[in-house]
Amino acid sequence: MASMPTVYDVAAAAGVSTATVSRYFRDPDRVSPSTRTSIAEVVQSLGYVPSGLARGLAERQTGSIGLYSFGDHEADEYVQPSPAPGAGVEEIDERNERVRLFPLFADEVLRGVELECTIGKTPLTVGWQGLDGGGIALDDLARRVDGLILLPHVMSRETLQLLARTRPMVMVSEAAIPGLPVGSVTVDNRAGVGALVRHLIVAHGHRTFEFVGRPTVALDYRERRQGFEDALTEAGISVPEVTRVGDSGRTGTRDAFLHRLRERPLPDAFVCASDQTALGVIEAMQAQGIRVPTDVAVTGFDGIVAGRLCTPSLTTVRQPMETLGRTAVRLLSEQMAGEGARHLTLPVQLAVRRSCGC
Amino acid sequence: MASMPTVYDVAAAAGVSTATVSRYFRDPDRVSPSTRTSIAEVVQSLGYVPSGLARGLAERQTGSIGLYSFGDHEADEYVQPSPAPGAGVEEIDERNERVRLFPLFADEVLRGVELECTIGKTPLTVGWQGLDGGGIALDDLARRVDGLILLPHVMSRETLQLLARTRPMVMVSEAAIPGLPVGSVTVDNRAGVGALVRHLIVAHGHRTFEFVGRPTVALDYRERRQGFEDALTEAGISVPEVTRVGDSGRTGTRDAFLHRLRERPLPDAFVCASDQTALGVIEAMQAQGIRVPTDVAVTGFDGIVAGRLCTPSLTTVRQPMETLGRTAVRLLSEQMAGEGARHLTLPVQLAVRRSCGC
DNA sequence: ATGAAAGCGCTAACAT
DNA sequence: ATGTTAGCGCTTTCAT
Repeated sequence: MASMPTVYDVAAAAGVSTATVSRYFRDPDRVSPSTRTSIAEVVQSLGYVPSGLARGLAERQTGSIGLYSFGDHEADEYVQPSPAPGAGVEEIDERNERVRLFPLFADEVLRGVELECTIGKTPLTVGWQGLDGGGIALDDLARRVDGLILLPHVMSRETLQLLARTRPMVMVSEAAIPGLPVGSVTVDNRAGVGALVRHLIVAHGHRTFEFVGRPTVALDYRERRQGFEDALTEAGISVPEVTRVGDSGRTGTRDAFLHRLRERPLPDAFVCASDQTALGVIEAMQAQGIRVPTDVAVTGFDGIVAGRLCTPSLTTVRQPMETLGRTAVRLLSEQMAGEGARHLTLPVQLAVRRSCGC
Repeated sequence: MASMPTVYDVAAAAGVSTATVSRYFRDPDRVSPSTRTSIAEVVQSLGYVPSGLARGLAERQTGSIGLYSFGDHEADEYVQPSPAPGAGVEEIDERNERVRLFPLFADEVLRGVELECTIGKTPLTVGWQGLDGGGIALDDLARRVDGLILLPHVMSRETLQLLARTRPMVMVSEAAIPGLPVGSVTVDNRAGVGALVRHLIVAHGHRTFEFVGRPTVALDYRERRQGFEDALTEAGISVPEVTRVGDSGRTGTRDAFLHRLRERPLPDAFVCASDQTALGVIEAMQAQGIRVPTDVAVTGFDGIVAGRLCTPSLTTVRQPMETLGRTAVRLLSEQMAGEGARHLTLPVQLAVRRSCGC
């Protein structure tokens, strides 16, 4: 690359000062038509593009907002099947492929963020935290942007506190942190699971349930489990132990679940904390010859696309993921405009498909 | 927001020089343990985060790469259905919903780019060009990054030329531009359509075909059409006129197509230039009571998710979209490392589903 | 309408 | 191990 020309180069070549070149880009009307054209020529011939870095430094802002997401894509199940190079055009039958886990929650939220950024003409800087310590650090992203949207993450409260002091932030699907001026958008997890459980009871007459998930301190897990317990209690059904599963997505779930299957008889329904967990559960049972939903119902939570592509399709609670993203951007804009941090809870929908027996 | 503390503030409070503070962040080992802790304390209490802008300016690079994409999301069909706030948990039946156009080509490519960025620990700055002149300008994105990946766009050759002089760029699904040091990744469009047409001939015995698309100068359109014509010629079938459709995605296609339906009898098969076009065609025909694939076969090109969710599911040529994105990042990295611009063509797969009659 | 010059916050020689 | 200081490329008063 030819080393980048600067304002000085342009100014010199055009026989004007750097101030005039700067004006040419920021407010052309303040430059006389004749100098305007001569600067334009120089810009073309030099291939000059103003440095966003220097501009931002002088303006004291980057002009970009940040999204901190997670990159959970090592496993095959996240990767799009791709043909080997060289051969002709291979014919494939997707019914024999494993359902790919894309797009997931984070991808749909990103979509919403993207939408608002397009409208607001704001470039978005995305940083992904890898599972294994890969990806970039939150700080690294934070210093590049004027405001941050955080997807649920394991991150220290100190880091959060440090960053929240100097820049607007909005969390998606995380509980508001008392004392920190950080906005948040969540969904009504409890109501969602409640509606789901009532559907299983009322429409299918189920009486025995098991909640399956990876116990964490995360808001969504806690609330969904609470919704499960409340709904059962309300129906006069006793609350069973949680069936714990591993954390590495579908595979981990499947292995942990095979163990569970050997221990106790099946309930009427497995209510899973997420769609990904439910997909693992279904896979584990199909591997054992147990039929879903004939032998047992299985439900999820989230509304990811894979839940529609799998067999049987997954009855679940659908979050307005895209709206979560859009709302996060709006709340962030408010905060960047000096308004206070707000906390919003969005409604969910019950998506009745096959895995519940419907 | 408390106005941001700077290195000077930290240095002063810790009783050291700014150079030491800088070293503390960039190479802690070069700072003695005792000063290290005292700096750490000051950083915490001040809430100091280094400015990426100033750092980048001094280092002469942003440390981020850019993706210029398109934001084609005004229409309903791109938006995730979302519940009205306030009500309880609404129950939905997705079979009555229109298939949402997400994720599309650009989203899958983004996914691939994302994957490589996570591995490379590189933040990604994305800019979207809106359809109606919304979104951000390519220049705006360009000045913020060290290298650019371009999705297919309408953009002036001058802009491209200007930018390509000073920074590495890679185009996805666009023809290499002679004389410009811009890398590119494409897929084998001709082979893909060829395989598709042969499938229709061999497996289904079809003899009359029509190519449906929006004629443009874009590489993908030209190559796909060429593949269509070559395959027919090879089979001794005469090549018909192209059926032209509008440009606004599914809706535009449908309207243009209704017009077509009134004019001539149906062929055995409509070979569409893209999945989105095919979805519009199917919708138009279903609106007329024409059955797919019973009355006529319809095929697409791309392999977007909506093609699997629609009824009948869409027989199509699947591009390795994620791999396109990953490859683009790799080529860009090469160029940023000083290597030359390369041009790669990736293979495609034939995804046989229902809409061809299988 | 244009110019001169002082920052913006950090890094990286070069010194000590 | 730490400090001094000259940039990095742009914006923006304040003059003219």
